[in-house]
Amino acid sequence: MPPNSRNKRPPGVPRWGQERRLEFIDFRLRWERTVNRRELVQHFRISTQQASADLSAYMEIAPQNLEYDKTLKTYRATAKFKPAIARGDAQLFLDQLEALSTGALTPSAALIGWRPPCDIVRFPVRPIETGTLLHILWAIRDGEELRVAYQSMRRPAPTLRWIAPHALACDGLRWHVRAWCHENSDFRDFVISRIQRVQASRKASVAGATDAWWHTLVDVVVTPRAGLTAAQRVGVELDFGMTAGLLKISCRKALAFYLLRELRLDRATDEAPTVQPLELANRDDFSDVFNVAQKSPQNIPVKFRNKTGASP
Amino acid sequence: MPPNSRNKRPPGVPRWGQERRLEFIDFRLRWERTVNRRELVQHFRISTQQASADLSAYMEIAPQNLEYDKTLKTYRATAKFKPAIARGDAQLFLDQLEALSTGALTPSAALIGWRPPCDIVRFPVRPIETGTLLHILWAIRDGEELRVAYQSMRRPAPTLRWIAPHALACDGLRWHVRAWCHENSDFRDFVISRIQRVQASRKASVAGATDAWWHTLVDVVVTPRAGLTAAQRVGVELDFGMTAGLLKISCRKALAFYLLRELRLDRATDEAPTVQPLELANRDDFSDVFNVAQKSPQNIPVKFRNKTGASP
DNA sequence: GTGGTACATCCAGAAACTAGATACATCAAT
DNA sequence: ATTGATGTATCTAGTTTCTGGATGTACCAC
Repeated sequence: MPPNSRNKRPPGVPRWGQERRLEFIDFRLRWERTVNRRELVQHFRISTQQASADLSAYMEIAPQNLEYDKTLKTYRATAKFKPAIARGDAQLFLDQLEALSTGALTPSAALIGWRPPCDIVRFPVRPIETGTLLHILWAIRDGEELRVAYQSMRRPAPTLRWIAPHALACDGLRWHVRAWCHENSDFRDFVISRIQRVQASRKASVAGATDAWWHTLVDVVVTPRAGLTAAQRVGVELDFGMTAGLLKISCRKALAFYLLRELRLDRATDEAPTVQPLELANRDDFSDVFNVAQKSPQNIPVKFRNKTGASP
Repeated sequence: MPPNSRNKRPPGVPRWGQERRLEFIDFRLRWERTVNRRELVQHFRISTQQASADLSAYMEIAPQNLEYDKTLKTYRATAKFKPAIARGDAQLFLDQLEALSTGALTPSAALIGWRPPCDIVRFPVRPIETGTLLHILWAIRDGEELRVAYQSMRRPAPTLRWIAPHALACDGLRWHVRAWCHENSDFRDFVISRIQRVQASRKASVAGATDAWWHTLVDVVVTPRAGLTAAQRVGVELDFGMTAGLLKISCRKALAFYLLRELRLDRATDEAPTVQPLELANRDDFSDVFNVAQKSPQNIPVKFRNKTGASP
């Protein structure tokens, strides 16, 4: 008869709600240099008393982080402010900013208060149907395969096929689902927004573990291109964080083509080195990748011309 | 002596914490079809009693949404589940997934429980210094200009200049700050990761409102390219959500070049229509955009050759 | 000065939450 | 078939958190 310890909550740790409020204070101090009691009251819909208490609690944790400015009637981060709840760098802030601009995140769920004028260039794509994504997720989780109507680029109307999804991937522009295709008897990527309907599902007959290209990692090695001035080389090396004039990016073989496309290394260029400053050092490692990309039904087929001119 | 009503919290609305927990239940039911009491206990560090109470509360709000499966020992979404707290579509889920993969979001802050195998191709860039971004944000908010050491692509070492930032922008690959440049006496974009240091600040002398290209909207009009088969045309039109064979994307003039670059319309192509299926219908509207992009110090200069062969 | 605002704090009471106990159903192992 | 483990619900008592109401202070604008 051990006392029923399953009902208890972990001791010592502050409550979840209070932790969120302290995090809020910390975040605002860091990014906006100020916090108000009023901001707490509005964001969390608590009373002013509670907000005062939270500010006191934060001051106990990190007394050197803030001071009350009686003139501005607000708390200000001091010069020696150090994030106390931490979590998050510039990228997190920008991600939240992006999510707020697109409406993916509501102001009540975000920590950002003041937002700078901001705009984001997005590749225009058909949006993904929520229902479609749900079916795909459940299929991956439960080991099912789906009968989908897929709008390929080759045909005017969608065609039906069975696919056995096992992973999601984003190529930088669109989200894909990696799946075994029963029509073609191979693993390939399907652009999720091109899936028009999910018609049926059944137990999957192919395991994702057998998708060799997905589980193989390859290195994409890029260097500054020949023909750049010394100064330009340095600029390129800094810009991409190269070491010794080389940048090695590890990448799933199944996704290598997308990475190369994003780097604009998917096709040979006849442009000046200043236009395309990068060069693929190990292009030979990717001949099969380019070959597959050419005939893949969901990619726009790519006519690849490499330096030696070998191309069908 | 009006009773002190400023201390009260808004009546009627549930507390913030409880709302978050109901949202959690709703989200999990929608995306994973199941919720456990245990998941609530672990995520919010509450007692099992409270978790039971929350599940009861959710059942009062949306009784037809869930039922307890005694065999699986879990709550399951019913067939007629309808999100009750709503907020969020497929894109939100994918955004959270991406944030989780990159570590921008911690599992304790996200609502996603089970994650599919997932990978994301990212353009390799130098990360942004948090301190740099902070200075830029504060400068925008407080109307200051900054003395920055900027690593341009043209020179091997960073150069100092005064800039007056007024907005942020993401071009799809990198984050920029839009600012008046005192060295060149014009508004232009600076890649934030290329800002090495912020040395000083002072009151800004140029207002962001005078940045004409930022505040001018232009339409980028794209069509399927000539040379595609009828079937391919349909595919392209569907893929980009075109209406009547046209897609009009409204865009700040200052960002138009990036959009065109993302669409790979920034340079004329000699490739087959299947490689680049899009065509810019109003290319003439962008001659000045391309001209500026050519000599902009922070972009890799672009040698633009348009259809009529006009190029310096 | 006077009034308004944003903060802090005290106290009593309400609401939320926890602790401990009991009960029930299911399943897996003995 | 019994037993134990697990996951759930619910009851009561007690604690913690939070609110409501009141009071006080500092600052600013008028």
